[in-house]
Amino acid sequence: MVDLNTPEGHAGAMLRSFPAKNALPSDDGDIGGIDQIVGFHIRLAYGAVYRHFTETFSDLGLTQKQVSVLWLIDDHPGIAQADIGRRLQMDRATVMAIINRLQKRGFVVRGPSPDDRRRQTLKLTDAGHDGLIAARACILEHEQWLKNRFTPGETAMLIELLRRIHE
Amino acid sequence: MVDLNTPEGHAGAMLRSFPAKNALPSDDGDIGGIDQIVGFHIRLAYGAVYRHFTETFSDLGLTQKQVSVLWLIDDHPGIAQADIGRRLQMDRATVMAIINRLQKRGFVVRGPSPDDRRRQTLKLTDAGHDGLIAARACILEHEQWLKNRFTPGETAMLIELLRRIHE
DNA sequence: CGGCATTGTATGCAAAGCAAACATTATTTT
DNA sequence: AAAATAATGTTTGCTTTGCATACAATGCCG
Repeated sequence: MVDLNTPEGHAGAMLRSFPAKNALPSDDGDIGGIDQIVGFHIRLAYGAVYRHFTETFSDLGLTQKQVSVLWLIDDHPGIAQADIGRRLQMDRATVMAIINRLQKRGFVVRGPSPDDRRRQTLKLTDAGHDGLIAARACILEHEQWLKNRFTPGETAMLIELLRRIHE
Repeated sequence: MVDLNTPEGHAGAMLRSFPAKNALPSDDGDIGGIDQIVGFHIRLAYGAVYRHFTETFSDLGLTQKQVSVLWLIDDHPGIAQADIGRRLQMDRATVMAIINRLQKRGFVVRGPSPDDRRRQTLKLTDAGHDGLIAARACILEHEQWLKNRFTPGETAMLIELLRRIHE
């Protein structure tokens, strides 16, 4: 699903829109080559996405990670925490914290695993299912906001390039 | 600029390499359309970049934000916190926290502003300058790790697409 | 002058990430 | 079979970030 993380910050839009009076000493129009740095743009883009996500989901009170995890559990009932960590690239302790929050809200339940007593099976409750359904609508809206700036071809290209980074 | 976080594991590679015994109930090979979602890939990519950054910078003990801010102050000595917030898209309170940490480490100093008594001018100390120099080397290495997977044309394309998201 | 915006500041809280340590259970090696 | 490893969940603690809120001082504008 989607993601979520919390993050950080952004920089983009006002990079060169300074009022004259606040002009900086060495405001030569470039930020020291900072905008040739891919990592810089990834972070800003991530931050922008993060913020919009948070806004879109402020009513539901769900974070990116939480929605991601709900989605994953819905797709794979009985999945274990360790699997979630692997799929979403999160630490075991981090997954714990997220599951705990979701459990506290009554969205997921933990149960025993039939074949491996180390594992816990995770399932959505009815409330969790309802939450996810509501979340999916928000995700579509959020995704639309994001995709609006690209042609279908560009979207495919972007996904392909990003995939090379995380795969 | 750059980023950091620390890492974890990666998930990408093992998305479909589950041992038979741990096969998930509905492991149909796709993650519920999740990988058609741009936001999902941005977050995973961000996480991967963040982790690599943190690794690369573990010796220096600097975070993405901290390096970004150092860089910005070095480029614009006398810049104010509010300006940093605007450029890097961070809340004033968040900038405060970052500057406080940098100041505590003796990397930056606050001073009065000649023309606006509400503002504080920020400057790097010698230690801060040295830290930034060391950081720049790490950034190059980190950036190289990132760019290795792309041709120059792809890199330019990626930056262009990402820019549309945060600008 | 009076209202409004800007700036820095302080507090407090939530989410996430990580590390380190444990206990239990599985798996592999010897 | 016994011993060493690995996997899993769990807890605790600490850090960084993000944001809301509130306040005081200062600047700007009508």
